[in-house]
Amino acid sequence: MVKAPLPQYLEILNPEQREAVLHTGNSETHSLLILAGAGSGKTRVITTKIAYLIREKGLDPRSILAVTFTNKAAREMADRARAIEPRAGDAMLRTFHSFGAWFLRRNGSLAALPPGFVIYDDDDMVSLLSTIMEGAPRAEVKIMAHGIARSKDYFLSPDDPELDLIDHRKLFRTTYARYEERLAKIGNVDFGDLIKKPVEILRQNPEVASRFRDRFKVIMVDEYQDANIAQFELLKELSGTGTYICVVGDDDQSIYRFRGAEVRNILEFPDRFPGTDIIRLERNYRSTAPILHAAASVVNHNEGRLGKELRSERGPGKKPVLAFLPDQDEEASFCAELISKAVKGSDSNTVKESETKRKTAKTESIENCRYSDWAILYRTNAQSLGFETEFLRRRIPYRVVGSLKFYEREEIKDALALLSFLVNPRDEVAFRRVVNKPSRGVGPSAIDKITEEAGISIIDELDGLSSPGDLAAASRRISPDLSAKARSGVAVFLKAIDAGRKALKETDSNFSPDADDDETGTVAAPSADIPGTTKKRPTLKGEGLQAGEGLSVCVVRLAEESGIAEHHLTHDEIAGNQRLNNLQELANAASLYPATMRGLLEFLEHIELDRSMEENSAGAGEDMVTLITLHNTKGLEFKRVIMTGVEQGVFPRDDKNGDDLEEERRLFYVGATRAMDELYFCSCGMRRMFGRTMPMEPSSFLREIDREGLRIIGKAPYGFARPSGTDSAGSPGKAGKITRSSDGRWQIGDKVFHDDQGYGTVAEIKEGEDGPIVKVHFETGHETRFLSLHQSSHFTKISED
DNA sequence: TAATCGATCTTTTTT
DNA sequence: AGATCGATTA
Repeated sequence: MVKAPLPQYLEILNPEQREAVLHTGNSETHSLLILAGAGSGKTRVITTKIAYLIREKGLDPRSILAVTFTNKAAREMADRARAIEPRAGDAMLRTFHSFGAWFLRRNGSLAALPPGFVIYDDDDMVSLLSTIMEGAPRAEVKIMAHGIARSKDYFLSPDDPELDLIDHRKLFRTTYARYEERLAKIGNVDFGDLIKKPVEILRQNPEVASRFRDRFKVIMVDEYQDANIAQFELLKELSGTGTYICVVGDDDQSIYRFRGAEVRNILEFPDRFPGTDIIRLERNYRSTAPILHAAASVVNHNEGRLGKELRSERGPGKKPVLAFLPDQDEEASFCAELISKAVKGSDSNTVKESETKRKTAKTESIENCRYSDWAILYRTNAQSLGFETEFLRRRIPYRVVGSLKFYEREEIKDALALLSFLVNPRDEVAFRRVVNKPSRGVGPSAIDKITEEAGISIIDELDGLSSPGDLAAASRRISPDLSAKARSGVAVFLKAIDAGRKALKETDSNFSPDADDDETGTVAAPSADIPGTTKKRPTLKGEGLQAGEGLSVCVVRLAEESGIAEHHLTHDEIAGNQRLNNLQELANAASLYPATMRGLLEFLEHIELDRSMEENSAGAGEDMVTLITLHNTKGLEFKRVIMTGVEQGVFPRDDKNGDDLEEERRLFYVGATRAMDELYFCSCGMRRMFGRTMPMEPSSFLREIDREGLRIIGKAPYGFARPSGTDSAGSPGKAGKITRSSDGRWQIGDKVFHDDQGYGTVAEIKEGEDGPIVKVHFETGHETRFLSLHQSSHFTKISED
């Protein structure tokens, strides 16, 4: 029926992409599942579809809701959609969590939330829990916090029978229940609540649900494989009979199971939303064929996939390189060397400090190599350190993505706690954090008296109190009963809070709950300087903090009156810290918000929901190498990628098996498919971990790639350079449980001695391709594994079991 | 009550 | 190696 030539923005799509964009459903079908392999242009499809719906189908932009998982993705989606169709700016494009927060700001009263609720992060969660689990070791509290977070991801309340699946202990259930009570009394929410509570509100209030169903005619979800159960429920509640739902995802890129992501969401989508059409995007425009081949070889070892075959549109290219290196220091210098050679070799004539103008690329490979073409990928954040020092030494410019240190700094968290308490005087977590900072004589006993006066620990006796839970009010009431020291300390704290409040304009204390708004839905915080990114910190003029515009006044007043500013001023000089400067940066960031209660709330919410300091003025355009965790690379691409630490125990971690191992494989797949032109793997023979140097074996994933698919450099460990094709027959299943090694040397229970590690016991024996692999538990708690055939000499047998 | 020293673990991955 | 927890001392 489409006779007229398509507009250009549709013309450039390939047939599958176009089909996905033009699909709008009919009376039978009103949902679409797009299975989009890595690099297949899925963002283009989503953004084009948004534009198409508005432009060609005449849809009101405000009736479109598109959710993603990261702020970066949300911003990119908004930018690209707007570029095609400006009106897309009025569509609601947000992360799931930011949508949840938006929803609760308006409808939170239906879940008994006060209008000024603040969002607790994982640390706050732990703090609150530790007041509930008094005396419990921190590790125990963290486990509990994790369990509660997971429960909310799975949409499980404390009284749900299925809670046993998360943690079957009675203690867990009761602790979760008490946590919820305390959180409710405080009047704040945690991350999980941002999804769970909206679902509950929608279920209990049909009129609200129908309002939302009327508003959003089209709902799209990006990276759907990362959705958890609660998010699925939210999607269901938001969609009525007339809602068109389009989800996009790739089951092979599901890497957040540990956080509650449920791959079944995407696998079972067609069943849950009957009348679903499925479109596959399998043309990869990003990587050369050999790169895709290596990536696919690994992920093909997984079971339980929808199945999908990526084809490279780019054709042949360089084989991925597998480099064997002695240790992590050599690894770092190998990477540094590789990068500098490539960069220096390319632009010997234009080595200017400023932005190297990209000459129009005639010859692809060597000609145009810049630092920013390169990315170093690693499994854990801790691994970035070695590269940072090496790059610093060699003057290689780099940026570390995602180590969100700024907001985790003590002084910043303190300042934020003061701000939170200002918003909500029932915020016990914030109160405990800062009431005695810097130390001014308010100890545990004083704090206990205050919380007791506020009625916090007594669940049912709030009635007699004028302002239940209000810790500021309680402090004032109980003040005479405190020791002189504590009394004056509390007074200072209260004075600081008061000063902070006075810095806010009186005007708007109203947060009209149900004003279903005229505001734009797109994530749009003030987007100037974000703290932590400023290259050269402005040296503070004179002494102390400088208040600027808007909300910064409030931040500065709080820091000054509380004594935190002065404390850091003196401490910075002694310890050579930057803490006062950091506080200044926080104040600078705050200056973008109005000095009102509402502005303060927005500021706090923005910080809670988007801590990434990425994609802003500093760093984005500069020519630097990217250092990044594998998880953080999702959605990104680089010309040249080095995947480091590809060793058993690091990647995959050695406590991984079954489903967890499959997730690690998908992570490998994600990492490898980031590369456009060149891909490198580094595997070290030894690695320093918690201070000790440990022998390492190459990652099992590397064996899952056929020998011809890789170019190996460096000294391969014995047994790695096997003849090709050996691994397919006995693939992963062969390693069964045995008690004695096939060479007869070792038996489970044998006592051994190792020169470095001391005494240990043989705990496990497996048959690998290179003979028996023996796992030893040492008395120190460490464990190691070694190849019986080649490494037995390091272990002396003490006794046979 | 606060600060300091030593011992004892620890380490995923993140909205 | 670094953080964190606990006990000891000022």
